[in-house]
Amino acid sequence: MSTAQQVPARTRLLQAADHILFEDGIRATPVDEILRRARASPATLYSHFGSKDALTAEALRIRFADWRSSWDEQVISANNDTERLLAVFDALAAYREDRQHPSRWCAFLAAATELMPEAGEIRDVLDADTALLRTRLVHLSRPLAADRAQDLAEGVLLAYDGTLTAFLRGHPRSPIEAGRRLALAAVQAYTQS
Amino acid sequence: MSTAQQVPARTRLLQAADHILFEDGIRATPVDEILRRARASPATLYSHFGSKDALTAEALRIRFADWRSSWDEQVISANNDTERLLAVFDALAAYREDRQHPSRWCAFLAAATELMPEAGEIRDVLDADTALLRTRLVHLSRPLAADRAQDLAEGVLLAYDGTLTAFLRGHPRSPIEAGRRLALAAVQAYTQS
DNA sequence: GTCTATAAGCGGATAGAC
DNA sequence: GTCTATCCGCTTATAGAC
Repeated sequence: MSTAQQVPARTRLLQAADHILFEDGIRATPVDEILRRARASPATLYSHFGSKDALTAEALRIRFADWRSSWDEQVISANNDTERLLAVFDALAAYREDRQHPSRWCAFLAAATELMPEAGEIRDVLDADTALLRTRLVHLSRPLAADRAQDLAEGVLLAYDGTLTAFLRGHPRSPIEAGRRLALAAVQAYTQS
Repeated sequence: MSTAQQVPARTRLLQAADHILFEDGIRATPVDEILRRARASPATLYSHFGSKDALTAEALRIRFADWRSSWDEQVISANNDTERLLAVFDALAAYREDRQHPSRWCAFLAAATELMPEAGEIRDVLDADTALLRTRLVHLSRPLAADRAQDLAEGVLLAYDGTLTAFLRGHPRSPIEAGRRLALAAVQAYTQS
């Protein structure tokens, strides 16, 4: 059937971790479950990564890169300033459609609340995510609300975070659409008059 | 100095649990830390509550009742329809000022993501919180946007959840003010025109 | 009788040895 | 890859203080 390693163990571990940790809970998921899914042994995991935390951090870094690309694409294919700003919601929809990265709500925020890292590589990914959102939303807000771009960006970020949290809460039923509508209201408030 | 129990052990345990669990993390906090802070013994905790989960659930129920009262007060003291709808943000500010219930972001949402309860008394508190928010926001939206009250309420809920999540993310700096502004934008979008 | 202090059982999870 | 050591967290048991 398959020789030694069609897919290297390191990759299998990362995929398994990504799949389980952010869907079932980081602390709730024992290493054994990741090992079983990856069909790998503890030795392999610990020689490649050193710890469950380090594996988690690497999985988060991959997510971050993929999420950024997904957002890139949606911004590029948007065709006016408002759509470019709201593209973050389309990116979220596309990212969640993609069954490669399932998650209950948001891997980065889940790591923040479950692990509460004050420093270290996990904290770094969270900060990178926040920094990306902040700078990019401000940048995309500028054409719409020059001097109030900061405020508009903050509004869109809150709408985005509210959308993610809605998945956790289970309400409203269509979080992304609701979030997009809310962000659009912010655009209107900061552009007209 | 102090006789037997100035404050009963059961109360001390609940206060300690409330103080630590939602500030430092539910799963991250060992029972021993609650016991130390409450200056209680394991036997006392387990005779009163039966488990860490049951203690957590009771602490959440108390939070829920206090949060609801806080919101009640702010709605009552508001003096027009818009202020009544946005009172949820004033309630949040007041609740967080009150040092009695410290929390990193939101006790209910933290329980949701850390414990992922599919059923049971913890799930019930989370659902009660969501139901309270949903029904009350719809009710308060009706005077402002009769037929679109549902949509407006959804927007305010997302702004509220975004505000809570902003505490977790550490951005923006003043989440409550930003959330209030965003909710106001939703009000404007659903009332004018 | 209620509570505290101490300690031990027990399962589970991480980590490392072979 | 199997197996094992170690640790940690929840829970229960014991003994004693007020």
